[in-house]
Amino acid sequence: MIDLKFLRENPDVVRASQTARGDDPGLVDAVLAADEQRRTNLLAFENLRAQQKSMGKQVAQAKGEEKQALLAQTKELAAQVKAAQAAANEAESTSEELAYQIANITLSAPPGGEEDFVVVETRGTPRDFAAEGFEPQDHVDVAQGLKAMDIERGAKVSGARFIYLTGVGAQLEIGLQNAAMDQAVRAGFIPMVTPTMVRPETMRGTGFLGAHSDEIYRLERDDLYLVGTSEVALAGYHSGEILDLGNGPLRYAGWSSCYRREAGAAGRDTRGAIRVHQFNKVEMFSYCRPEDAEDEHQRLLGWEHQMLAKIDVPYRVIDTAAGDLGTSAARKFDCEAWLPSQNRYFELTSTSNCTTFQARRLNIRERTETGATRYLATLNGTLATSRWIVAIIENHQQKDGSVVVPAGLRPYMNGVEVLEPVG
RNA sequence: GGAGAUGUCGCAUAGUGGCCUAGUGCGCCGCCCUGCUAAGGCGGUUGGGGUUUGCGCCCCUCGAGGGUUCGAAUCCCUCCAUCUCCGCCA
Repeated sequence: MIDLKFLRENPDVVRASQTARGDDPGLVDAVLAADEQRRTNLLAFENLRAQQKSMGKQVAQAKGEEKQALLAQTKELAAQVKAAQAAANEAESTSEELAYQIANITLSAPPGGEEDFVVVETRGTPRDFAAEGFEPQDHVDVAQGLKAMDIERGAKVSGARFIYLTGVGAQLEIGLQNAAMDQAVRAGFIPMVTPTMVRPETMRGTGFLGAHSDEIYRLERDDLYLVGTSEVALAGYHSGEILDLGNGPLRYAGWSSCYRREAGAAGRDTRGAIRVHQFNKVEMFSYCRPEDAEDEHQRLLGWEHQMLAKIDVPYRVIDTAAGDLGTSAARKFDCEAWLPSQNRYFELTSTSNCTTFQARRLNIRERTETGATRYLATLNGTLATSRWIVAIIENHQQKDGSVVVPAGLRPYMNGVEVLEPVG
């Protein structure tokens, strides 16, 4: 939810943000007009209501004929109050509906769309497979040799884009997620296993029911949504609450399965485990003071670096362009790993600074020193997902079809150093 | 899934149609009293919106949303949550 007061005072800033995102800047004026109408209607209602209250007192004290006369008058007033209230309610929901369509104001994100990201840094260099004397296989072929994934049976049981992780694949998955959880706990995060189905208001509050709502599974019969990330459950966790951030940011590490319809991804990453409907993820989530949000964003990115170091793959960090930001994000950094079989980078982590946008929608505040309340900032960042296995397998594959387990993961793989092909 | 009970301003409670502008106790904050401490006294203490230079004033908020009524914490409906019992079941 956009800050309406900010919008009234700085409409140009919001228009510029809308334009940068490729959204309609005219929406700003529609919201302003609707808000003005809302205020007018509310004032009218409040005045009538005050009259009604004072007349009510007279009625209560009056007797006999005098009371009958007052009753007649006040009946008429009651009808007006009712009409005014209906008008006020309608204006409120209209203005809210419009205001909900405005995405968060971008925060020094690069201009442009999906292709206009800025590379912040690159870590590690892709292996020279030619020098090693072999062509890298893609992760599906390597995984099949290891019997680490069963893609055909995934499709048989659940359909396209569902896979089984089997044997060492399953172990790698659990080990990776454990490594991420361990790191998070050691960094002071509160570990959480969160619900994966949430109510509409929670899904709406986190900003996922906007433009990209067709990415989300909905259980119509129960009016619940399947989450695409535990961010949803972690943001909703403190909805409607006033938090104490006196001891610094409140940080949670959520582990959950995540579900995505991949509706807009027809034909993209159809092979293997890169883009599937269901995966697991450890997600960092932070509630912090607005003035601390940009620093916190860098800290989250730092923890992602720390975790990525454990799997020892080449990757780069990109600063996502405004047009490619999610509704709630003011700025987003993705870490993308090198994918040898396709000679490209693909996303492993994503950290977003949502400033006070989610907190407004979910009504999450903190108390200031003066005793007043104010909205706080929320941020999130990936610590590990099932997709990382693709990067591990492809980057650490050997000529003989085995895969070297990166040193950082061995403690979570019973010390195993190499995954050998299974005959 | 069935039956019943409950939901009040941090906590506990009072409140069955108008004097509720939601009382009281605890906790908390300020002040007073006081060698010190305890006890005591006075005032304040849900949150949001509007208005005013300011003091203040107005509206909304009794789990949420509707309805009845001139008037709702109170009556009715729907939803949500909690508890008890029954049924079913990893």
